[in-house]
Amino acid sequence: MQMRSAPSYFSKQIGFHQRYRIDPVNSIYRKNFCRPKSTAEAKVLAAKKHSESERRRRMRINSQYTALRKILPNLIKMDKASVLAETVRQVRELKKVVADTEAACRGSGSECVIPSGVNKLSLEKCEGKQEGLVKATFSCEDRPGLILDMIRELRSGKGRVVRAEMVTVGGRTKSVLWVKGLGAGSEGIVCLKKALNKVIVDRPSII
Amino acid sequence: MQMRSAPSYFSKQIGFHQRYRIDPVNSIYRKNFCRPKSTAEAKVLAAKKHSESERRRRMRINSQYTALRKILPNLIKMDKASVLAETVRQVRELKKVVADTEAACRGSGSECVIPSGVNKLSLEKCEGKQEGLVKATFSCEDRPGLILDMIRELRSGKGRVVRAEMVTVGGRTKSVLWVKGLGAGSEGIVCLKKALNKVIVDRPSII
DNA sequence: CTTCACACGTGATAC
DNA sequence: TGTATCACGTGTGAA
Repeated sequence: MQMRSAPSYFSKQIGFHQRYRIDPVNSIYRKNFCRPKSTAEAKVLAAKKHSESERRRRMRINSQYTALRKILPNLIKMDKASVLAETVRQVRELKKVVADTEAACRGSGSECVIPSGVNKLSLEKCEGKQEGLVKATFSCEDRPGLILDMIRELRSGKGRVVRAEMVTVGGRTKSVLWVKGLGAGSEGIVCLKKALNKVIVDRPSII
Repeated sequence: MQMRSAPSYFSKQIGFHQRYRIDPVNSIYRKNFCRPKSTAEAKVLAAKKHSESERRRRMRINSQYTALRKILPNLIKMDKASVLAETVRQVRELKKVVADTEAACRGSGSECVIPSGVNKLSLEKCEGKQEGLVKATFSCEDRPGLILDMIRELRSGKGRVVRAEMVTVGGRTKSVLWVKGLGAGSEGIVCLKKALNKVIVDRPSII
């Protein structure tokens, strides 16, 4: 009849029997060592505790509803179901806006645009007169100490950063570093790649 | 002006009595003009309708919960309160992402050229829709720890850097920072200016 | 009077 | 064991 997550009905019956079955050992123990402060009294006490706990739970949930009502624009109906429905709608919309922006910026030719939603690292030799100039691009989760880690790793190698661009948006960071002095061979680049990979830690993206 | 069906109850017991008490006037009326399907019967019918309506409402709300559980990544706890709390958090974050994205895109023309030979610091409010976006530009001697000092000073204020460009040439550095969240007044900007000035002048060059 | 939305207390149940 | 969450039916006021 109803679509429930079905913790099965027959187990209800079992619960019932278990609750009222007689456990002789336990009964004797209680008679002798516990103050049988009338069962009724104990029950009403437990009930009171239970109902108060439930009230706290309701308050916790409801406070989140009021938070949602505050931060969501264009709320017409304020009842719970409508608030949740509108929340779902706006979350989907916001995600789409972010994704579209990222996509649009990616093809725009500008070097440092919007951080990617997934962790990335790429290195590229710059052609032309700039001998030994390498461009390193990476996106990752922002965190306190990210730049410090980056600096430490960069110092461990032999290149030097002559230019840098960073964009941080919503906890994601994209950086572009131009590095000189890595040497002629590929050894320096491999080293730099390893170093930067250490900086990027794998955390799940929000988007 | 409307007819209240009953004054408020003082306890469940009263409610129970109220259900089965006899109201002579009402009884006579019903006997004569209504189908005399006993009051009790009518009430149990109404109760059933009520409870089913309530179940539909619960289902409506719960279906939105399952929707939220699906579209929200990084959900650790799945209970209602946690889902709502995480929803609030992520909605706030997404809104910030969208706002910062616009700010970062605005500053995506390359601003950073060659560091000046003398120490400089200038702050500038960005016009347009980007309320509270401030561009900070400064040149100074490069040194080990410059960025660390900068980060420390930036953390002491309340703004957040959404975009940064740095160029280092021959021991001189030029940086451009786009900062959001400084507040409406000039207080935040003054604070930022003081902080960055410390970075520029405080430390004597190591070399 | 009906409908709707909400809060409440309670029993079942999961850990 | 106690301590959570959850669904349920009900009382109640507002539209």
